[in-house]
Amino acid sequence: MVKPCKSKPDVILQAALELFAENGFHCAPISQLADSAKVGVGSIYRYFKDKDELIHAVSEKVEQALQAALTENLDTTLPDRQRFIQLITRLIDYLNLNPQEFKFLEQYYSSPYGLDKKHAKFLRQEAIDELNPFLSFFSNPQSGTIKKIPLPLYLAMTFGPVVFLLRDSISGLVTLDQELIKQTAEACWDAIKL
Amino acid sequence: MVKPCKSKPDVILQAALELFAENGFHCAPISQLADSAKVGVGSIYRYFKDKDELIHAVSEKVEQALQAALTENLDTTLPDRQRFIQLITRLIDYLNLNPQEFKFLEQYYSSPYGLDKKHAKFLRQEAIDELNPFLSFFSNPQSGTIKKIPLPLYLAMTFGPVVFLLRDSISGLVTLDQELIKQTAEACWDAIKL
DNA sequence: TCATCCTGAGTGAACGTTCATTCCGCGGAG
DNA sequence: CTCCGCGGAATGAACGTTCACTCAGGATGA
Repeated sequence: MVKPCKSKPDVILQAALELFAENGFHCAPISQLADSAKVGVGSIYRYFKDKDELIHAVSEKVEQALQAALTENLDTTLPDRQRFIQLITRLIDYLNLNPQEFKFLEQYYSSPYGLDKKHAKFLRQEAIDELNPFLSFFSNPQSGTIKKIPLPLYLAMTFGPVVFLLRDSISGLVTLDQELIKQTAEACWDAIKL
Repeated sequence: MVKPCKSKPDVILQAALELFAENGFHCAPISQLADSAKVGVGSIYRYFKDKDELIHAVSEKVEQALQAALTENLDTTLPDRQRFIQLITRLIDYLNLNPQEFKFLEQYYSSPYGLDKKHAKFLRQEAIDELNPFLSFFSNPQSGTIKKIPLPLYLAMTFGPVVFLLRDSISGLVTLDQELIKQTAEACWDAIKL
């Protein structure tokens, strides 16, 4: 092996992310994936049992990267407002700079693949990993700075607008500059602050 | 004809809405659709050129019904806050009571079908019909009641949370009772009010 | 009134295509 | 030579779409 610059499974995962994000799961045939990964069809099945397993593997990788981006070097000493705005800003920045990741995750979570996973985690009372920084924020606010509303509503008021805006940004209907990101983060804060 | 209770195309459209909402476009074969509509496969192709046209036809029908539900008997004399909360509440109520419509629309707008349509309308500077009541609200606020932010951000702060919450409600992760709906509408208002 | 023809809505078996998956043979490393 | 990682033709299932056919019911003519 002369070129272990990237392991074969990683090349496949990367190409899969790109194809799935651009074309959707159903319009990304394995044959085409093999082409763009410069790999034989058979090799894909050497590393992944079937297409479903491949999709789940991509989601693992993407979720890990997102969680890392959200967690790294967080300033946890800030007052609630700044802490929250820091989080939202990071989330938007990361997903806006990595549109493929965003498109993949959106598709994943609105397909049976992701819905099942979400449901399973919910039943086992586990948190969805990449939400962790947000979950710990909502469960440990400084007293008297945010409304008393159910957790799902916190999530809706933060992720909902972000997802909506990112969609428009990615399809070119909006330019998501720093000013707009700031306005968004502040609007989210206004929605949940006391 | 003894039972013109429902015209054939309407029966097909209704069955299509149900199947598409439950299974997704890609897992709703025409053959199964024909079965559940109690109609021969060929008949579907008598009324709709192909599957794509059928999908668009379903969306037309669903969008019309939604717009009607949002527009009927609106009290337009209320002050901004109440007017806005009235709108949001209606939107949530309607979609929560008609989960198939919601699931269909969500899928439609995140598929090439709906994205193309949205893009086309945007380029022609047309409004998306079912948003009309909201658009006219945002463009004619009483002076000094809502923030000066770009239109897409208004939309993100209203539709984003609603969509997010409805998803959770429909998949059974949240119970969307009147109290929660009220909290949501108010949080959305807080996000955009001055 | 009755017999006959005509029309077109309705049907579903058959077709061609696409796709996930399998599997056999190649070729380089040890 | 023997493995083993690899490629890609082969396979069969599933799907959208077509089209030759049926048949109920209206129109026509006697």
